[in-house]
Amino acid sequence: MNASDEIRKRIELLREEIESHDYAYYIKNDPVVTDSQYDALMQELRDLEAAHPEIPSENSPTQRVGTKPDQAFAEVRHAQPMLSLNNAFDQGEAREFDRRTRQTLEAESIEYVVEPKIDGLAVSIVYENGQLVRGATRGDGETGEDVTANVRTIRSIPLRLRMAEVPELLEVRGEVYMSITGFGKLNQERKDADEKLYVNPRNAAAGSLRQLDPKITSDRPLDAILYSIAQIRGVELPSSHFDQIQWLRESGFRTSQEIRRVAGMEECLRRYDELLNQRDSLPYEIDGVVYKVDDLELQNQLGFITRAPRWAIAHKFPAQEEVTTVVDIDVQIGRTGAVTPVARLNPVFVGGVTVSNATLHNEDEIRRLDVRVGDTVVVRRAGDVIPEVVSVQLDKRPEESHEYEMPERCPVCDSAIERGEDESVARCTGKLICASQIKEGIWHFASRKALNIEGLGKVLISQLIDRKMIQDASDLYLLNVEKLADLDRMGEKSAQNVVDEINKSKETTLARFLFALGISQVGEATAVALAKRFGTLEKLQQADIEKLSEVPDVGPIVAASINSFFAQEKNQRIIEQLLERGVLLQNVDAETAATSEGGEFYGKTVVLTGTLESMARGEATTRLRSAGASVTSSVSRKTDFVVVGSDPGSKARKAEDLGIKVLSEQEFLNLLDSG
DNA sequence: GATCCTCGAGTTCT
DNA sequence: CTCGAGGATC
Repeated sequence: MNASDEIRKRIELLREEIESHDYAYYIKNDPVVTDSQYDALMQELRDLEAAHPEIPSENSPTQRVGTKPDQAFAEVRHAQPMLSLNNAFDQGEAREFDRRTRQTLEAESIEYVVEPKIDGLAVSIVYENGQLVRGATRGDGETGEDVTANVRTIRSIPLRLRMAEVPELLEVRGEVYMSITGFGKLNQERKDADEKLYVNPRNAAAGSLRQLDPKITSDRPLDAILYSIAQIRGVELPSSHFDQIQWLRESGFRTSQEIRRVAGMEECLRRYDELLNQRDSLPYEIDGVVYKVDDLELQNQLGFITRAPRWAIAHKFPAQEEVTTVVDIDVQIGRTGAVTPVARLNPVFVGGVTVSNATLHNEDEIRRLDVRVGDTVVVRRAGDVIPEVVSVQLDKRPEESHEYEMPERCPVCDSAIERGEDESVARCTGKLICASQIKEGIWHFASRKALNIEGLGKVLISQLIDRKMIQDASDLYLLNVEKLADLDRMGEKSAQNVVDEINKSKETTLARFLFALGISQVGEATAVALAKRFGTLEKLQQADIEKLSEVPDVGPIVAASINSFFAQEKNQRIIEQLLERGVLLQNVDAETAATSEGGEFYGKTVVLTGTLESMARGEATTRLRSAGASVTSSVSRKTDFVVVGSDPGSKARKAEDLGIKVLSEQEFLNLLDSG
């Protein structure tokens, strides 16, 4: 044996020893050597590798931090799509999932695997012949980003597989996350360095994994827990999910300590309660618990609905609630005069964002909660999005509080505020003079589904009204660059853009125009129906209540509202001016034109949910309508198709419950094209 | 008259 | 997305 062979052997020995120490330290949490002993081994290996560059060192423990990639992350197409999970928000929904599953499988009881749902980022890691070759983010599920260099820096992810039988190909999936203590330390460092703080561990983990420089990622306290095997070649795997996780653990991967195999849904729910109670003592954040059918053969039988497996469900923890105080209660006046009370809160961090406002909807809601200025309240984000006040902590109420009273006069225009007998909303009666109603009305006029004037936002409209540069929507068409450039935060360039956009909006459809006018009770759908029925503005204006009621979905109340709108002199004048100043209506809308019969969507009712990759929701709606479909917003028995994009809402499950045909984006596009 | 289905309107934060 | 309410249907 020559010297070089001896060095090779020594290097290999050192690598294996370091790998086994890494395993003991990062995965078992049971180090067998001291830090300084470990450092000594590492130093010796580094020295030897440096002295013998001819010996390949790829995937050596010294090579966790590679070099910076020259450019942003490349796209990676997943061999198997990375699915999302359907959610259950309460026990009833979880039991319903179990019932469906048992029904499909014709089984009395099902074995499930229960595991915590870590709030991190899903990743895919690929090993070829035992060597880590790629790490990728989930992305949209089909295509993710190549983050190999950064994944390599995570110490609990092995660079080489240490097992007796090495598979030719192995793709594992799991969650990359930042521990709560790691997150705390990182933010402390950032605070000391005067850098921007991360708002939560999830964002910190995402930010760290998407660093262009792996050196930075390497310093971040990232960790990973693996929870599934997506592909394997060359090794026979056990036939249950739980046993596969055991196999992963034995193969040197970090898996969840909390994972359990249980019999039946009631056991799942018991485990859910346990984890909910332990939630705050776990080292990482979890937002729920996942139930998976254990037997892989049964999983196969169950299959998938578009982007989610039918054999698993995420049972979410209740929305996080936080306590804060009510600084004030204001009211907002909407375009219809609706008076909406809003609680101004001491900013509070809840469910991942800082919340400082929460709507109180209406007077009844305030009475129900009995919210008062100065109160201590519990706040949460309903459906994880819109903040709401859940309850008031009466024991913390200051002594001198008094019940909230709705203002009797509009804070903007001082007109009386009135509330109809059986109505839940109160309204400002200053329809013609209220600056807030006028501003909101113009904003509606310019909004995307109306005349779509980009760049004409609330701030700009507010200035235009306050400076009396415009009185109503028709005056927009008298604006020019010189006038606009005078305003705050407006240069010549942006002024020109706004003018261009305003000019562009002149050419529009009758349906959009009707919607833009803001006739009470006439929204997008009714506007389309009216345009279709009457064809021209003149005919619509001349129609009496009886004629109007012939339109589908228009009854006496809506008809009266339309009739009275056109009867008002002010509205007549605005319409006249709009037309004089260049607004041009295509009388037969592309959106409403009847189309070739016989396409797949002709005469069908379609609902869209989630985000489509290939087109905006509005475009999908237009294309469906021109294919003769009616596009609605809620799923019912009358719905024919539900098109499911990524991150779908509750509609996807409702469709499944009602047994309605669900289309993936691809299926949807195919059907559109074939029509 | 009850029930189901849709539409309209309003809302938060990044 | 959710609530409330108007319209359609039985």
